Amino acid sequence: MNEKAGEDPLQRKKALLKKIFLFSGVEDADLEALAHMARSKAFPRQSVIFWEGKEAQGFYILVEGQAKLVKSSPEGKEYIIRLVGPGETFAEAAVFGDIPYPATAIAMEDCQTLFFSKSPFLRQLAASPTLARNMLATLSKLLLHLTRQLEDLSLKEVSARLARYILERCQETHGKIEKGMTCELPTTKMHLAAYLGTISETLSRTLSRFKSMGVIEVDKGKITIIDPATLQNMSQK
Amino acid sequence: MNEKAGEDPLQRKKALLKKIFLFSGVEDADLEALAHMARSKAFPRQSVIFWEGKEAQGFYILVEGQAKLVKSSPEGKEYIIRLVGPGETFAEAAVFGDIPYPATAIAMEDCQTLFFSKSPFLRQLAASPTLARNMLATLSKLLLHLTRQLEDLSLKEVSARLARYILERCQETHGKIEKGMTCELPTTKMHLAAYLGTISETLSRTLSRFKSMGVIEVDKGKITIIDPATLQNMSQK
DNA sequence: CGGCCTGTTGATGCGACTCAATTCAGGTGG
DNA sequence: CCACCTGAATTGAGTCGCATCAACAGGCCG
Repeated sequence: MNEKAGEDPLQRKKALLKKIFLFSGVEDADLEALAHMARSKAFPRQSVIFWEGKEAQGFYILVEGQAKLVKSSPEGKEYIIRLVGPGETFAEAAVFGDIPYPATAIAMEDCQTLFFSKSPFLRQLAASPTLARNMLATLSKLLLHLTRQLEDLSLKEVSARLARYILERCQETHGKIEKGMTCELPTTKMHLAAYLGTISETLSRTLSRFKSMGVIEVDKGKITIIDPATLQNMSQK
Repeated sequence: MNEKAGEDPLQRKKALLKKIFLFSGVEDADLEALAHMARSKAFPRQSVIFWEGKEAQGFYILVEGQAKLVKSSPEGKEYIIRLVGPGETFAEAAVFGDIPYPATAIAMEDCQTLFFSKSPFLRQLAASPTLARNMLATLSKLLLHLTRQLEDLSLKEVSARLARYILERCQETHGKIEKGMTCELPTTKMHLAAYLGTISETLSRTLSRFKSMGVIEVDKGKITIIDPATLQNMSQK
């Protein structure tokens, strides 16, 4: 907090940007320009960051908190396209090709974000091949993610999706999957259900079935893996 | 055929590239380089263009024919992520970020393609901001498409998905949606079923229900829209 | 304490997948 | 030209997964 980088808001932003994947390897001068155009925006818990269908004015980096990108049906049911954690960007895709935001973004907790307005960012993009390349890589990863989701929804049942989710979370946090490892669940189980394309009741039943089968332990939003092998097996359907 | 552009294979390729969205607005010199690196590849009906999970060596433009990008379950059920028509590119995303092909590509008819090898293309990309920008736009559109698919699969039922598909196809081919307009179906109804995330039996039933409700007419792989309003209504779920 | 939200558990119903039988269309060869 | 075959499309009956509806238990906070 008392470092020189901490005092100047511009330098603080710049330091922050450096840690974001999207900006890795970007020239210092470009980073400076980017830090300059980034605007801080805060969103309280439960507030809407942007609405689906609204004209895209820019994209965001989530600095702190947790957010969800959702599609919702007229009846009020919602599906979570993506959960966004600190350090991740979102709504990147909407910036290109003049398409409106394809989903609604909602802050699940109090959120701090950096906002990049569309046209200044596009200018910067044209100037920095590295940035363009990183953006392409980011979008590719997103595409991969959505492709997997589609696969899951179309040809796997809830138990398989849950199994895969647990394994992925574990892999993500520990880099490995072994007996006894634990992973965190999203804020509420309703959210996890919406993410898996189901409802809380079904998720609850599936979790307790897993428990009674002895493949996992559940305790307070944390899951401990007991039997990785069968979990792997179930995730393949 | 007798034009000067038609004789030289390189010039023919170049003329072809010009018509592709990905290369619109790209400088002539860059186009030349791109045409030079493009390799013609043909795939007979039913053959595999690439397998899911294989290391991505480049991407393709479909010049002629029709292809599908599929995910398949161990039991042999398949889901079509995307149908690819002439003039469209595919597997673009796999070129960035060192990810393997996320789905399998199969030629539904005899296909002519142009193949762009990864590293030469990446070099060209760094040299042409317009190309990079177009690629970003292309990926964005894909993301939008996948997002819609996810929404459909997670919160709509088959009839709504079918309704939306018909409307979209009509919009795409005529630019408008009006009573009496017709649109084409994919090669087989099995393919359409796999694309909608269902099976041929269910699709067949749904189609005949639509027919008996008087909202469409079906004739030989062609659908005529009779009642656009209720179709619209159903597509919203 | 009494409301509110989250989570669990049970009973029921509906949509869609499965399996099986039949018809239909296209292509082949005698 | 017709008999034949193969794959696609249709139709029916049965089953299953999961959403819905409803009741209830626990934790949190005003």
